[in-house]
Amino acid sequence: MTLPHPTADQISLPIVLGVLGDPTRLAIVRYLASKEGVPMNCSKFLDLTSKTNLSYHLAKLREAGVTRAEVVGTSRLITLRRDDLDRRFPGLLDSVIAAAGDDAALPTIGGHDIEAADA
Amino acid sequence: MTLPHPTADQISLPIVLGVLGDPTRLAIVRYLASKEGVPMNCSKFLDLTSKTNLSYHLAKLREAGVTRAEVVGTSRLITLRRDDLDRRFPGLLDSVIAAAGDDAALPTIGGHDIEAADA
DNA sequence: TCCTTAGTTCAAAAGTTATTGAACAATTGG
DNA sequence: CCAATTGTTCAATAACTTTTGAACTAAGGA
Repeated sequence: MTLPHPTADQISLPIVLGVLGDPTRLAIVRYLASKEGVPMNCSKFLDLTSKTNLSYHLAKLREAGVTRAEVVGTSRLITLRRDDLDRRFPGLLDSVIAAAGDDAALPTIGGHDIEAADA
Repeated sequence: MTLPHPTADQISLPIVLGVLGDPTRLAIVRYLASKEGVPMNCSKFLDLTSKTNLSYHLAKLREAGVTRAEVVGTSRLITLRRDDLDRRFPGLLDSVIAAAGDDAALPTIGGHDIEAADA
């Protein structure tokens, strides 16, 4: 029941950049980064789009090596692959997240601001 | 005869990431970065693809705000918009270029290595 | 067991991006 | 003026990506 993930050295720069070049996926990554260490299940992202489409975007992120998904019961716990991405592309994730943090045009999660979500 | 460029604050993160998520365009950006300050004309990139397709990719880079194209006679002199990109997305361009520098899968320009090209 | 929750898969449709070739425009040099 | 050089535009096609809904699986609780 383990989902397919690329190994760290299979992660490709153009693929990662392409995958991040989508507002929905960028919003997911930004949110994961804002809650780093806390694994999220997919339902957290349901205000972004439909369940089916979310499944598609989360698969893209996972297949690109940006996120890791662990199957736990009926949930998938999603985390950012920060360690692997930092090793492979130093500084990239941080600069993307910092830039995304300022971007009012990106969709947000949780109804309000990313900073304001949850306790 | 000035070509359309976005202003610095019109440059959008997802659009820049999407535009960089293409091996041909990433190769162009990497090459421009390796020759920073030296304006290139389009013909430098002709080993990557056809003239028509190159025109298309260079337009994408320009419209995203990644490059600037200045019309000089019958040439366009292409430069990286490093200052604007750094202001807008600090560290992003550097980390992308550094990561692209290690990437043997990206096409190269000049017949051999980027480091080895020209004098 | 039956129902609910969480998420996937599949196939179709819609939309977007990339690639091509032929024709075009502008500048420069003879 | 004529030709060459440098690059663009246009329309067609090919190739991908995104979105959708209906049907599905797998786990957990009553």
